Amino acid sequence: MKRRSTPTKEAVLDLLSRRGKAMSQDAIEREIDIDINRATIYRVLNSFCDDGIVHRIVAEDGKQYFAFCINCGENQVPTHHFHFRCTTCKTIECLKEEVHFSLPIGYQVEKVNCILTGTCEDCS
Amino acid sequence: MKRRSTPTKEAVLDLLSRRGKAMSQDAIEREIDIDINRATIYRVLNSFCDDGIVHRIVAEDGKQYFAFCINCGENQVPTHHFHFRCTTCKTIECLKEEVHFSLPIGYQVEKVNCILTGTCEDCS
DNA sequence: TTTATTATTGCAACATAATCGCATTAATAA
DNA sequence: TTATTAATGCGATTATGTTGCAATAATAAA
Repeated sequence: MKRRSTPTKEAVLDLLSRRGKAMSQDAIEREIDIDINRATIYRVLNSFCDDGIVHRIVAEDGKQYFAFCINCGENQVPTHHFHFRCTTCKTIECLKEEVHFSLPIGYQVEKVNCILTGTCEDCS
Repeated sequence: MKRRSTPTKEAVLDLLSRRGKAMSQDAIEREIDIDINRATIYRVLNSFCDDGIVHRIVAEDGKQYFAFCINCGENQVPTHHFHFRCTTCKTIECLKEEVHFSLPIGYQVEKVNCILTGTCEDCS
C-alpha cells in the first residue's frame, strides 16, 4: 500500500514536530488547526508508527502518546530511552537517558516501554 | 475506613500469590474459583494497591496488571524494577533487574513504570 | 448472643480510549 | 482527463475501568 501525502498527515506531523513532545489523540485533535476525525487521527498515527516516523508510548494512564522524536534517528534502530510524563502539563517527552538492562536467559525482548511520571522542569 | 476480611479478597490475594505473576482483571475473573463481579475485582485490587499489598503495572497494551510481588518488600519502599510482559502466556512478572536512571535538573519523579515485552523463558 | 454500624458486593449505567466497516472523497498514476 | 485505490468521515462497536445505589454481610458494641 503506497502512502499518499495529504493535508491531514502534514498537519499532524507538523504539530508533533513543533511540540517536540509526545501527544495523545485527543490533544492532537484539540490543538490542531484543521478539523480531523478521531478515527482518522488514529489511522494516521498508526501508519506513522508502522513507517517508523513517530513512535508510540503508552503511559501509566493507559493512553497512547505519539512522538516525532528528535533524539531518535528516523531510520536507524532506536536506542531505548526513558520517557517522562508530566502530570501537570499532560505532556510526555523523550529523555536522553538510555535504558539499560540485562535479561534472564531464555527471555526475548520485542518492545521497551519505560515511563517516569511526575513533574517536569517547567511545572515544578 | 477500616478494611474487612472477605472471601473475595482472600481469593484474589491467594490467586495472585499462587501465580507469582501480575494479572489483569479479566484474567483474575477467568481463573478464580468463585464468581466475582468485575467492579468488585477492580475495587478489591485498587484497595490492595492503596494499602501497598499489591502493585499496579500498566503495560503497553494499555491494560492494568496487578502483582503480589514476591521480590518487593511489603511495607518498605519498593525499589524500582523492570517488568516483563509475555505476549504468549499473557502474564507479567517482576524481574530482579533494577531500574537505574538520572534525571535532568528540575524534574521530580513520582512513579516508575518500565515494561519489557516479548517472550518469556517458558514460552520461547 | 443479639443488635447496630458501615464496609463490601452486585448490578446497571456511564465514561473514555481505540478500532472497524462502509460509502465517499481525493491523491496519484496512466 | 480518466482510472485506481489510499485516505477520510461517520456511526457503530469493543474493551477497559469507574461510579451510584440498594442489598448484603463483617465486625464492633451492647
